[in-house]
Amino acid sequence: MIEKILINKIVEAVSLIYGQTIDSKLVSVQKTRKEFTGDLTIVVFPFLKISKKSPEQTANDLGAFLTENLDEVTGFNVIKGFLNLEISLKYWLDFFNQSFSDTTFGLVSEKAGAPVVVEYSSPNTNKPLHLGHIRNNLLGFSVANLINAAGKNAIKVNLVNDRGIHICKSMLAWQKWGNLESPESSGLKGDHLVGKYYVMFDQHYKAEIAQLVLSGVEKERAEKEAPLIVEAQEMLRRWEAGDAGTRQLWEMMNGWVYAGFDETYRRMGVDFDKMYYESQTYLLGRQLVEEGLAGGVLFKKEDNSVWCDLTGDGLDEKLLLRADGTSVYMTQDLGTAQMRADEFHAGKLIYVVGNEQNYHFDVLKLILKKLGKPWADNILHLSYGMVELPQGRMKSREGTVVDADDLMEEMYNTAKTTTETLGKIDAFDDVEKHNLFTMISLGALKYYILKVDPKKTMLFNPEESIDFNGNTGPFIQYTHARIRSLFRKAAERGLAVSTDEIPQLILPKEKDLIKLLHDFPVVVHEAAENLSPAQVANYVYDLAKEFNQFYQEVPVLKEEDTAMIAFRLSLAGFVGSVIKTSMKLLGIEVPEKM
RNA sequence: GGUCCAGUAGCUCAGUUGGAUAGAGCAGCAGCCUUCUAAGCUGCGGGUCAUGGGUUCGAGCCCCGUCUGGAUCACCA
Repeated sequence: MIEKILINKIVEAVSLIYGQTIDSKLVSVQKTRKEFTGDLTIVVFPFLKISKKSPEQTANDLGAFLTENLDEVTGFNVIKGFLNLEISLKYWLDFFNQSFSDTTFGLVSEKAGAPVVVEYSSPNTNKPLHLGHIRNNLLGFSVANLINAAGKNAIKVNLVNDRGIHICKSMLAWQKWGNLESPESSGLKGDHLVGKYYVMFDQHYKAEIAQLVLSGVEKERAEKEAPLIVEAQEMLRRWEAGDAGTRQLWEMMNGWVYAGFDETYRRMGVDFDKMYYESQTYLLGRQLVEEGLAGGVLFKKEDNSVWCDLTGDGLDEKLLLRADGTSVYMTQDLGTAQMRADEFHAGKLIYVVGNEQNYHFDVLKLILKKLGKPWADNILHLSYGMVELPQGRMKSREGTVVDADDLMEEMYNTAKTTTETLGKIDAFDDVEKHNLFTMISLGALKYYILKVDPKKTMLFNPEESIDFNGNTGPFIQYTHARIRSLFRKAAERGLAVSTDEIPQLILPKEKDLIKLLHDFPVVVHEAAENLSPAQVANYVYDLAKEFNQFYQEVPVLKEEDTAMIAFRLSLAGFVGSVIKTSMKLLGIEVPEKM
């Protein structure tokens, strides 16, 4: 890695020339900006106090030293305090030769260290997945890929919220008004069917409240006493008591939902190594609470409810067990965290959860610390921003929720129309066409969402998301297809990729590409470190754009010199391979032809 | 009200240990296909980096204040 070599040499140079040892962190190596000559630039301002010379003089001293003592540095120029270094062509070409045919370039294959548990998706079983879940799923899946790529073992887990009052609402509504409707009888996807009854419950419930308010009952009281909600609560009690009929209904309806979720996950291309169900974990955590109580970390109020006092940390008191002994969300999360720490001996526990739950995770970590869990610091909340629509937040009440299945279907149709209009794949059979439309539509959707920094609130503009030009997934897929096309043509003409004869001189565009490819391993590493697929997305876009410029102005197969053809072909192949790897990390497939 | 997060071109976004004249895409305008896939490429216009101070040789980035927007502060999850 040339950057490391330069940093070490600069430290050495400062020591030899100015007689002082400096921290290598003072040395910043960055890419030389396009308008100047050189490949890499070192900023010398930090050394001025030591050199006691002008920026220009200092830069000249160091530049001369590097040129003298490093084969990789063939020349330099100085502008103000910036030392622009020219790196030898040999260095770039050696790198190229070593890596161009390596299809795992940028990936760390040997696993090291403790595994990393990534929880994502975490749906409720009372309604279908929507746009917000899509961001969650894509982020979780891609982050797990990045962690694997960086040499750690990622374990993908999903904690399904399959119990609680909200589930009972759908169950009750189905019981009352469902007429035994099933996915089979209605043709509705299971999760959508159950979601329909959840909405239905809400409508009837609201009507009841309105009725009560009309008859003179206060609104607050009406909300608590409406027959439907009382009945739902009663159902939850029966569920917790293990009532056979209730459990049977619950299992049947959840089964419908799971079948629906499975289909959505499969279509989206995400998966899990392990599923957890809240119905099995909601009782966990009580033992931790007991221990905390015994250890004096938690306290009990007169009504027997158990709390954690966080006022010393600037937060409030947090309830952990209700007066009747039942547990809350936090109690369960304490338990599942312990379980995962034990089960996987995880080095990190990552939770992909929206930033609306920041407070929850602050509290979770704090309580675990108070309970004396040293691994509490391993908990990492990947707190991603909300997805908004042009008209603002999604609101189920106003029917502006974008359904995941509908969205993927619309994208598919758009991809189909656009592709057919362009008319490049008339020779494809139906299966090939279907695969391509799927690839393009998902590529567009996934890239659109993943290119934005996870932490930021993002805007989902339906019109923009189906645009396949510019900074989009299909643009990158297209670039890959172009490269593959070059290879097909080359094969037809009997041309081979070979680097037996590496040119002594390459074009600036070619060098730009090689330099960009050289960055890839660092990009993957940093993206994994920052849990940010967006960094890979932005990189691969730059790479595709750079390649298209090269493709436009430099002949590959039309070149006369056969050695040059071979070189350019292998360069294109390298780019294609890195595009494919990058996209794979994002969970996006790339086509051979489009 | 307390806490936290955000504010960069008309719109969507990059800009990650502070470095040179702040970059892309979309939208607009003007060009490039009998020649390797035009889902592409080239050019033009477009900025008080919300705002006022501060630290620094140097600030979109760090610190403080203000304004605007959002999230959260449940015996919901």
